[in-house]
Amino acid sequence: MAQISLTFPDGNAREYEAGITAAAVAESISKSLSKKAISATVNGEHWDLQWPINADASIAIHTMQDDDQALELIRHDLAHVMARAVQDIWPDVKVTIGPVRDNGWFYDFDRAEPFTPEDLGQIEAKMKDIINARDAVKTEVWSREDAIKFYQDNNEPYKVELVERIPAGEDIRMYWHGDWQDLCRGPHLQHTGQLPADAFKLTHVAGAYFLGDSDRPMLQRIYGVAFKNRKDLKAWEVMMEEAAKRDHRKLGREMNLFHMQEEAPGQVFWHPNGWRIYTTLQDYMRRQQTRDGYVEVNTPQVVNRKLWEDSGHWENYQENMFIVEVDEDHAREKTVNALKPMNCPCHVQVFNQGLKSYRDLPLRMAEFGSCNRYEPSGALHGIMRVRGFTQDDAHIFCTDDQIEFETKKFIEFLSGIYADLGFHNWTIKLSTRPEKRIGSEESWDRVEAALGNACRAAGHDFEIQEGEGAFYGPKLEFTLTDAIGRDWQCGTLQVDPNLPERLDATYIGADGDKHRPVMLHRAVLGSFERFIGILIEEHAGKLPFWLAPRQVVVASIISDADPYVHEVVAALNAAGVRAEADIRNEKINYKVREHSVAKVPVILAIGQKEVDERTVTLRRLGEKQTRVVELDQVVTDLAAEATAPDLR
RNA sequence: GCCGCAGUAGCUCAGUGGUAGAGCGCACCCUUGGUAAGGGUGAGGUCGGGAGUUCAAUCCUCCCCUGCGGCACCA
Repeated sequence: MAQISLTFPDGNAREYEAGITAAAVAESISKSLSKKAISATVNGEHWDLQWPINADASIAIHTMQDDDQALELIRHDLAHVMARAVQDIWPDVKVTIGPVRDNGWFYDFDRAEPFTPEDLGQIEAKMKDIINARDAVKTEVWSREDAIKFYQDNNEPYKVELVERIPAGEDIRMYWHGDWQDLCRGPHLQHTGQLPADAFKLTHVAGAYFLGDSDRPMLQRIYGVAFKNRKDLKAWEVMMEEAAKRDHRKLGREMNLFHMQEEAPGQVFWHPNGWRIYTTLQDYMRRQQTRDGYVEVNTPQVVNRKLWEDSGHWENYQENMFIVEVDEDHAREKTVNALKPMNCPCHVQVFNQGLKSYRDLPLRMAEFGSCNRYEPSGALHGIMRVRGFTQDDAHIFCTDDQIEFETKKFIEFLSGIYADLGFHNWTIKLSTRPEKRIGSEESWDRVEAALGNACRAAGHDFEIQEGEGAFYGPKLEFTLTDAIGRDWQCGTLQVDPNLPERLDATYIGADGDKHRPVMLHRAVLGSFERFIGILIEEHAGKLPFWLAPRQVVVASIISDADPYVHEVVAALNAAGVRAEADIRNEKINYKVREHSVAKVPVILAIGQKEVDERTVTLRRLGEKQTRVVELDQVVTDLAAEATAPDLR
């Protein structure tokens, strides 16, 4: 037998016989390590303890101390244990795939009857039995023919298809957890007893298409979460409760911001409180745009299909547009219009009015563009995914040579806005040429380089998403991370030479000839509706003072204080602070609780003492302590705080 | 759009084959109280919409709408 040399993390190397398993290596080090071992890393690859090592390599043996590997294995093995439990209980159920995902895993099953919540409890109990049985995990590499035959014989048609899809040259690995068999890449634990029986939970059942293909029948997906120990599972549960508390649909109702109703699905009825957030944000964005050299326009909602045919949207998105047919007098056919699903074709119409010179470029044309899209019913979600929304949209008409500078300028613009709005943690992704595309390789090379250079020049790293660009040009996506770690793609910049071509936009160059401009579609917030949803969830409803719809409540303690309460409110209002009086016949405890629940950032309490001394007692949301402040002082301070960040 | 679940007072929810209940909120009265719910009285419902079964439907069946959790989609 040939000898191989394995190098350990501490730099020491030892000789072994070729073909030794990682488990045997662990055993050679110590009995206790061999018991505790869960997997290995061999030449950077996560390695099953049962797999042989045939050549010189670096090796590290993992135990449950190694979080990354431990969580991966726990979740992955639990996916198999769950599938086994399901087939133990219902032998007719067909298994498909079950990958690790997020904080757990899912597994898709084909079963005629739906799984119920009671079923989940039963499956969990069975899983615990399997864990307690400490069943050994075994693996073998099989030939494609044997694997296909095996699954055909066992009436597992999905597995047959999965085996057929494994690329040539890749091992086809069969795994057993006890007697139960599954196709799997591995690696896995040594035995089911290494799984934590008290740190996992089946969370919910949902439909899912096999391999994500909506043309195929729907399977039933069971989701689970798992951690190393019970404490981490509890922490996850607390985190889920926290996320539920931040839900913008719940807070929107509690703070009286907006509502939705079935006569207008996917559209928002903004209440005074919510609309105050909206207009405050829009006013801020308008000031920013104006400062950054944009001109603002406004374009029609109902536009004849001809324009959408010319732009190409009719062909691709007809199904997703609201169609408005009008029966004009004596017309043989109805006139067919569509509510605009986007603003760009209309912006080109504005651009096309009058001759444009190269001296007009770059032309930055902005619109708070109200759009309507007939989104699939299942896609709707609160105010985050709606059918009627307003984009902070703009199109920059420019020459090829101006793309890089305009992109850099835009990134700096966006960066300042995100900072003002309290988002400091965001990333850029650059999506490059897809397989199906138009335009020359040279022009793709040039534009992709321009976007990359612009990011660097603006001082930002970016990640490349290979092949994810539009068919006509590359794009940048700006994704921000919120207070509880969720990512939201908001900003975008998309290079588009196609639409100016289709809609025949031209400018006269320095050479006196007509030229084609390029359009940069760009947005910072995305849509006001969605962004406000994100803001609500980011702050758990406790919006920064300048954005808070209700900023101050001045609450009386005794009714003799009422005149002074009104005076305080008037002084604050005059200084640009949104303040209101609460002189109801209620105790101060009651008022404090009510306004705290409603997330009013500042409560000013007024009793006899304040009236006599011309002060207020100020209490901030979430703080227990109060402090007494002179009236003039509180007006000055709160007025400063109420000023938008760009005006301070 | 697909799979599953749900829809009862403004909100959160209980309930029944014989046309409904709680808490909070709301209105009125008492209370003038010093920082997260003072007390009393009262109003408020086509039980999501339509059809069917039944002597009788909020309850059972079917269809539709809307919402929720995913999947698919997101110009």
